[in-house]
Amino acid sequence: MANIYDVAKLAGVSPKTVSRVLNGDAPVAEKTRKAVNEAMAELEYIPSSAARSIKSQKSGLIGLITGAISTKTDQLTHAGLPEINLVQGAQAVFENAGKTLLISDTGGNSERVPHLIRTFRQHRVEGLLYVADHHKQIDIAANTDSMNVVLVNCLDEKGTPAVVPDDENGQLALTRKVVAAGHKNIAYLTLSPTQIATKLRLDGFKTALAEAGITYDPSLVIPVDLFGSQGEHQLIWDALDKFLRRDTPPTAICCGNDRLAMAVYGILRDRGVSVPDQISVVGYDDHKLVSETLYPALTTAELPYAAMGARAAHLLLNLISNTQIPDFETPILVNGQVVERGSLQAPAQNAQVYNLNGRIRP
Amino acid sequence: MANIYDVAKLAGVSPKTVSRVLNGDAPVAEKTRKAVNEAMAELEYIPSSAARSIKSQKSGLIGLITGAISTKTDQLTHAGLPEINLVQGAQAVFENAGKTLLISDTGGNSERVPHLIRTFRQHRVEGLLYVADHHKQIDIAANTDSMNVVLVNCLDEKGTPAVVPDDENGQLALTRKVVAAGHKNIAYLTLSPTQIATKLRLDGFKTALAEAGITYDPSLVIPVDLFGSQGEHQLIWDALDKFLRRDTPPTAICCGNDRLAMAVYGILRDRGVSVPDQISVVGYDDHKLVSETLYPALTTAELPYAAMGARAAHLLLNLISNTQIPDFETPILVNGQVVERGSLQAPAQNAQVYNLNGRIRP
DNA sequence: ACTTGACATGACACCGGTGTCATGACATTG
DNA sequence: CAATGTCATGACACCGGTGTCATGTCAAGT
Repeated sequence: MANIYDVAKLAGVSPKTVSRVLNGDAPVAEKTRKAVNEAMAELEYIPSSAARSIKSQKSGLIGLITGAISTKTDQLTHAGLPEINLVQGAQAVFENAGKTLLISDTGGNSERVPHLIRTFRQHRVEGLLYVADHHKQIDIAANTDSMNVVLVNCLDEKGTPAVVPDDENGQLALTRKVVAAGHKNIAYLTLSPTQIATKLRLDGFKTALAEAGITYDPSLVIPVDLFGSQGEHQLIWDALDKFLRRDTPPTAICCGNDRLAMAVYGILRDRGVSVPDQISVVGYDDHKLVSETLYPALTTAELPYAAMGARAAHLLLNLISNTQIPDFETPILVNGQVVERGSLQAPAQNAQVYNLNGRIRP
Repeated sequence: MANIYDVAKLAGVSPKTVSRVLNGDAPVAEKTRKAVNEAMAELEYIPSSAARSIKSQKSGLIGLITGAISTKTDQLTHAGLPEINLVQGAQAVFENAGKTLLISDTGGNSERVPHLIRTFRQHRVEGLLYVADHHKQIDIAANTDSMNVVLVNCLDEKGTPAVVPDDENGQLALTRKVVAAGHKNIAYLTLSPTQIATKLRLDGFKTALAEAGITYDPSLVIPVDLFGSQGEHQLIWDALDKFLRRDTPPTAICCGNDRLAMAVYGILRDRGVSVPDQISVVGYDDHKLVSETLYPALTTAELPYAAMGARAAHLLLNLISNTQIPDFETPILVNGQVVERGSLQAPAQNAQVYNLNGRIRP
């Protein structure tokens, strides 16, 4: 591959002049510029960013770590949205800023993080994005002092700058829509109580009820998420069964994510309950594969992964350029839209009584 | 950040000796090694790969381009599996080989490819992985001569090395399972006929029928995939309606992907048809979010994205190390497993007659 | 005509590593 | 004891760019 000396020789100028043409940082005579450009084209010259970066101390590289700290297999990955949306959101911003993204995946093994970070350091990344597969608390088990780090979809105790979804407001806005549709008796199948999102969303849920003067009934809230493993279907079935057997069954069901909503659709149909005529269902995530394909299409709150990626990228770029560190006591919350689709409608006028002979398939 | 001279000075040796300790390419006295290691630890020294690569001409970087050449918006992305599995599969292999992955996304705009490749060239990537979002024919509109390139999930006319899913064998193996379960009257809701996979899979489908002595009936094969857009539900409904109205309705339905299977579940349930008691359903992709959550869980053929990513990575590493170029007249086909779950069972003993008053929701 | 300044360009060192070759210390061998 | 070989280490150039400073040319100003 040709270098700047080859170009200089062919164009009959000094390497420094070629450099000036490349960077446009000093005046070059039109005639000279043309000769240099022709020589570069002729030799298919492309400058080496490695050589540039040793002098400038700027690599133009950003590191990104995904898949970290799932202790088990990759079950979790399937539960929610794929992080690819996050990566794409961030990548677009970096691309625009002339940065290139280095990507590494822990494969669910957090012990590899220090090694990945060391590799990034060798490449002299200007910053690091640390992406979790769902909203959680983490601890980067590696030395990242003196590095610009932004956490995405997670938090740590050290107060590292972080970008997370605004779960509370998301569920609040979503539940408001449910209330606005006329529902007063709303059930909620939540994710695991161990997840940060679960508590936040429940707060939003309660707030929306309180605003509407609806009394919060804890017996209408049941955690069911087992990340798609064996007993989950049974768990959801039991929860729905409880709801349907009530004297006044709920007219709407909120689900912790779109996947749960999909399971709920199936079970309600099995039991002859019509969505949304008899019961409205809403999800969370706006995982389009699910939300747009289910019939009726699913009303759901967007988990704004692309926006979070972009926000985190901007934040990181700021950290890199501004030496001054803004205040990050609290993480940055990114709001998602509520997407209204057919699964939410006004409750039936007459109280519904359900046929309770539904059965579980073995 | 400390450099090799700082370390040398602190350890009281020459930079070259530090280099030797780092690389272990020449004997160093134990005492000296210890002093150097202590100095490195003290200064938190991490060697610069940029400085290394200008001398060695080896960057240790691999470029990866995703999201290319969807002319429309990102609709397609939602239709199938997310490419993240591909990226992870490849990344694990590269990581193991000491390579680091540079990632770029076209955002669906193929015009940006030349620019992305130029950026990769500046970083002197040793090879390039070009990942498509589904099995298709492409043309990298950029100069990649003299580069090691492997196409993943796509093909071009120039005979660039490529890794694609073995769609024909996948559908063959899947259909064999359907046949083996006792089905003789099998319908097939295919993806768009414009997709390469559709023809290949149909060939596999036909082969499986022929093996079992079942006559292929073209009226049982209907393309329905509109990538989740508006009219799709109606299209699937119509196709299923045709099937159900037949004198001898099919006892099993193959779907072009898991998303379509999800839609089919919903429509069959609406019309009171039980899966799998009355009709078995199988999908394609093994998109676990769908296949494991649907009830009954979906029998489907795996689209082996992770394996393809790994295979492509190995192939690329070979291209990089072996100067000799093996023969790649035909693309490498990667086989996926058939995953059997509850949605496939033996057909009912008695011929089914369906209630045809099913209706479409507005 | 001489000074001054703007403009265009080149020489050279330097960034942080590594390959090549030379050198010095010491042990082995005849 | 001198010759030879091995081992450990250092001096130096080089990789491919760019920052700094010097130099040469030419036109405008006095």
